[in-house]
Amino acid sequence: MTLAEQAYQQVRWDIISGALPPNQPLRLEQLKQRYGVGFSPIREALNRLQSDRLVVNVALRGFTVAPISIAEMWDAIETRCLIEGDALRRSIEKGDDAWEAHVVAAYHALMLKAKSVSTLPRPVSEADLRALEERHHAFHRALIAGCQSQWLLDFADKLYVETERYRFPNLRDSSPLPDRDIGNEHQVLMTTVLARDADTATQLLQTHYRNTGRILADLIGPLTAV
Amino acid sequence: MTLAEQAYQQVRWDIISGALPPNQPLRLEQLKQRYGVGFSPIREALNRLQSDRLVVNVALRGFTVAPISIAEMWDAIETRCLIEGDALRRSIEKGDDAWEAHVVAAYHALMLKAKSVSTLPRPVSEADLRALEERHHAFHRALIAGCQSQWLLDFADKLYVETERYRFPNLRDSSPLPDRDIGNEHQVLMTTVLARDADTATQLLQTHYRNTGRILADLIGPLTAV
DNA sequence: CCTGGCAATATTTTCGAAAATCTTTATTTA
DNA sequence: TAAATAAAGATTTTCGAAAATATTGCCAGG
Repeated sequence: MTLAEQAYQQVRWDIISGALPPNQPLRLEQLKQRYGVGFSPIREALNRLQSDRLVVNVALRGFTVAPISIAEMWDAIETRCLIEGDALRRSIEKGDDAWEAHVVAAYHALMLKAKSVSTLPRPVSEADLRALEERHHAFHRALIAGCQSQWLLDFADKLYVETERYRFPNLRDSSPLPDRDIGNEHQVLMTTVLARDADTATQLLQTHYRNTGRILADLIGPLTAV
Repeated sequence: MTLAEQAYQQVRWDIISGALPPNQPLRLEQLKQRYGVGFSPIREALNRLQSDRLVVNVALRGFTVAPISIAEMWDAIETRCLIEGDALRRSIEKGDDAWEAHVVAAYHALMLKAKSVSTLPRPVSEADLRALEERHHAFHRALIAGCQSQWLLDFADKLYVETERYRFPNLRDSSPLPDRDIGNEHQVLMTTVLARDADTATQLLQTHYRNTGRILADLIGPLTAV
C-alpha cells in the first residue's frame, strides 16, 4: 500500500471519529508531522477526501475539515434512504445464495463483536470501537450488495461515511438508550430481508435510519444551538 | 485557478470527449508534456478523476482511462433515473420563483446555442460542441436545482458526466436521428415541470434518458461486439 | 524450444526546496 | 484616530530530482 493510501485512511478515520473536529484547519506542515509522511501523500489524501466531502478546500487557502450541521445530516440520511431503499429492493429481488450467505455472515460477525465490546470496561478503546464500526458498515453493505449496481453501492458507501460523522462521536459519549435495542432492529431487518419481503424490509431500513437521525438531532441540536 | 484545477478540467474533458479513449494508459511523463505542467498538478487531477470514476488506478502501476461498457452505461442511466427522478419531484414541490426563472433561462440558452450550432457547417468545432454540451448540462441541472439536497445534486452531476461519455462521442459521429426531436422533448419536459405536474415530468425525464440509452446501446453494441 | 532468473529500463511514488500567493503586522498619511 | 500601503512572515502550490517499484529483454539451463 502506498503512503498516500495510508494517509487517506488515517485522516479519514480521524475525521469520522472526531479527532479532527469539523471546521478544523488542516495545515500541511502539521499533518506532515502527525502522519510522518511528506507533502505529496498528504495532498493526495486531502484531494481524495475532498471528493468524499469530508474536507473542503479553497484554492491557495488550504484545507479544512468539512463542517457538519443538522440540516446536512438530514440531507445525508434522506438521500441514504432513497439510495439504500432502492438498492435493498433490488438485492432482495436479484440476490443469489452467495449474497444471502454474506448477509448472514456479516450479521453474525457484527453480533459477536457487539457482544464482546459490551462486556468490556468503559471507556472502550479506540481500536475496539473502530473494529465494531467496521463490522457495522460491513453488515449494512452486505444487505445491499446484491443490487448489481456499482453506482448505488458507491453512493451508499459515501453516505454511510458521512452519516457516521454524526453517529460515531455520540456512540462514545452517550450510554446506549434503554428504549432502543439496535441488535434487535438489525436481526428483524435481516430476517425480513432473508424472507424476501422487500416492502417491509425497505420500511424497516428507512425507519432505522430516521430514528437514528431523530436521536442524534436531539443530542447534537442543543450543543450547536449554544 | 491553480494548475491542478486546470489540469483536472482539461483531462476530464478529454476523457468525456473521447480524445483520451477508454482503457488508455495515462503515463505521467506524457501527460506532463501534453498539458504543460509538472507532476504534482497532474497527479492531483488524476486523483480527483479517480473519485469521479473517470480513471482507474492500480497502486504503483499507474492510471488508465476508465473502461466503458453497455452494462455500465445502463447502471449509470438507471441510477440517474432514480436520483434525478426524486430530485425533480422535490424541485417541483419545493422550487420557488427563482428556481423557475433559472429553468426558463437555462432552456432558452440551450435552445439558442442548439439553433446556432445547427446552422454551422460540418464538422462542428470542438469548442462549439463543448459550449452546447455545457448548456445542455446546465439545463438538466437547473431542472433539479430546487430539490434542496446537495447530495442529490452531487450524485446527479457525477452521473451526468458518466453518461456523457457514452452520448458525446456519438453526437459527433452520427447525424441527428430523424425520428427524434430532442429540442421538442426538452420543451415538453420544461412545460410539464413549470406546470408542477411531478408524476408526468418524472416519467418524461426517465423516458428521455432510457430512450437515449437504447439508441446509444444500438450504436455502441455492434462496435464492441467485434 | 521453452522456462526461470537476472540485469537493464521504464514508470510511479515520494521528498524537500523554490516559487507563488495569502495573511499579518508595522508604518505612513489624511 | 482611521484608512491605506508596504514589508515580513506563514502557507500553499509547483517543480525536478531521488527512491521505490514494476516491466522488459536477455541469457543460461533444462
